[in-house]
Amino acid sequence: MFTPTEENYLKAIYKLSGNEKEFVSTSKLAETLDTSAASATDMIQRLSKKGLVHYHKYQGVNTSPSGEKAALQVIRRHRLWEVFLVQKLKFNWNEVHAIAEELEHIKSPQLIAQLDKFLAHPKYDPHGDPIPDAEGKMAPRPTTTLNMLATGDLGKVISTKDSSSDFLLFLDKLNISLGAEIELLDYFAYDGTYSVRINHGPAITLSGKVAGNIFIEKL
Amino acid sequence: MFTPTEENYLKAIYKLSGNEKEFVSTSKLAETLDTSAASATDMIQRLSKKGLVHYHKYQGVNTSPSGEKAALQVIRRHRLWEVFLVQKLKFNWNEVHAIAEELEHIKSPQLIAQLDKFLAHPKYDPHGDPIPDAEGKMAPRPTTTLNMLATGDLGKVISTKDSSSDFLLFLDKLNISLGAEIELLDYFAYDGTYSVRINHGPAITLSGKVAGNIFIEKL
DNA sequence: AATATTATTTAGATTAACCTAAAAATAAAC
DNA sequence: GTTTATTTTTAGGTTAATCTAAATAATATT
Ligand SMILES: [Mn+2]
Ligand SMILES: [Mn+2]
Ligand SMILES: [Mn+2]
Ligand SMILES: [Mn+2]
Repeated sequence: MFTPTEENYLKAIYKLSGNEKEFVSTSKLAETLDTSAASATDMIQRLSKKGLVHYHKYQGVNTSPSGEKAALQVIRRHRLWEVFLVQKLKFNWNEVHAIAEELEHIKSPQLIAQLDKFLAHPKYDPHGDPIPDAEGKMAPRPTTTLNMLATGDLGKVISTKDSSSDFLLFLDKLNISLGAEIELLDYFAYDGTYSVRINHGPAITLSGKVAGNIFIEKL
Repeated sequence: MFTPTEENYLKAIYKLSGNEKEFVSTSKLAETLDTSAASATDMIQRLSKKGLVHYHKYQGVNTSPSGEKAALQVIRRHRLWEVFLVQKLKFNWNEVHAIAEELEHIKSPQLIAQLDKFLAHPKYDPHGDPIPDAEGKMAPRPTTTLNMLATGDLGKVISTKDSSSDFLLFLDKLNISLGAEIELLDYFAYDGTYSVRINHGPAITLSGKVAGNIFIEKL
């Protein structure tokens, strides 16, 4: 149906477009996919001709219904493989993205159906991101990040906004994993840092950048 | 390192070349890979320039040491994935080849190392073919097929020579799986058929073609 | 409002992987 | 040992995906 490159573009456009289905700029897309703006324009026009995206010259792109459907299938495959890699092959959560980036392009529907069954129909991937079902439906992504809590609030880590290897390794060092409870003790407006306690441990300091990349469910 | 297409060619050349490292003709290779002779020539010349094959114009190709090494890695990945698909995802042995044909091109060494561990370091794939180890060493392929037995001999099925989906499904119908014991009762020179008993069941008739595609260990 | 800067698109080229049709080499038949 | 048939290679072309450099449109600055 689609080439791996087309799938990567559709997925990137879908993700960058967000819940509001905003138009995505060529440069943002090119940067995300680590390619030139000229290449991005080229592929956007190709996808547009196939009816997979809405494109307005110089304005941006977003996915059409058929493009969104395709993107969700790729995301489903990607996240199922991530679960497999972590739960079955014992990879750390920071190691799985690059491998899943390749596995996601194997399109056998039976393969994905059997994998889903083998993994007992997981609803979330190792980074807390929801896994679309076979029809493309999935739980909504959370909206509250740690830095949005008020002083004294207690929250539970439910997913990571940034899922770069570096950030995940850093979270490992801080002993922050999915399900960890974090209590926001204090906020220092001076440098934008937060004082928190992780799993009721001692008080530590987190930067605003880190706090903004941890999705929290308020308890 | 290599593109999926290069890997497919190297694997096909290696396999067609056999134990005797015979030279493989362009037409045989093209037929195996379901492509045109012109395309095969094109790729052969490309692989030759990279030192992966020995090529003599109009005579044929076989793998060089570096090409053989690469081919064995692809075969290792292919067969490990086949084991995964059958043992873990519960595919039938006739369904796994096409999927493994894609999975084999994912080159993460850690992925294969972890998969191998997860599968408890299997030595044979679901068709009885030996799995090369990380260094490329593997058990020799068997040489005795069912039609080579003498009347009255008892043998055990250890692998299939043909691993096409059709043939494997046919074996399922006959209740012939790896490990099955087959007793050769009689041979009819008139039409080249064999009378056999499978797992000490009733006498049935097999064609010479079928008998020639079942590798046997004489008991 | 005119100018400068930045973003985006187009133009033109390259590479891998394919194809068909024609040419050349090898093998088979007479 | 010619002639014929088959196999293989070459020639020339296509498509997907990329690039750099140039042109154009949109945005920002004075
Ligand atoms: Mn990908
Ligand atoms: Mn993920
Ligand atoms: Mn393959
Ligand atoms: Mn096999």
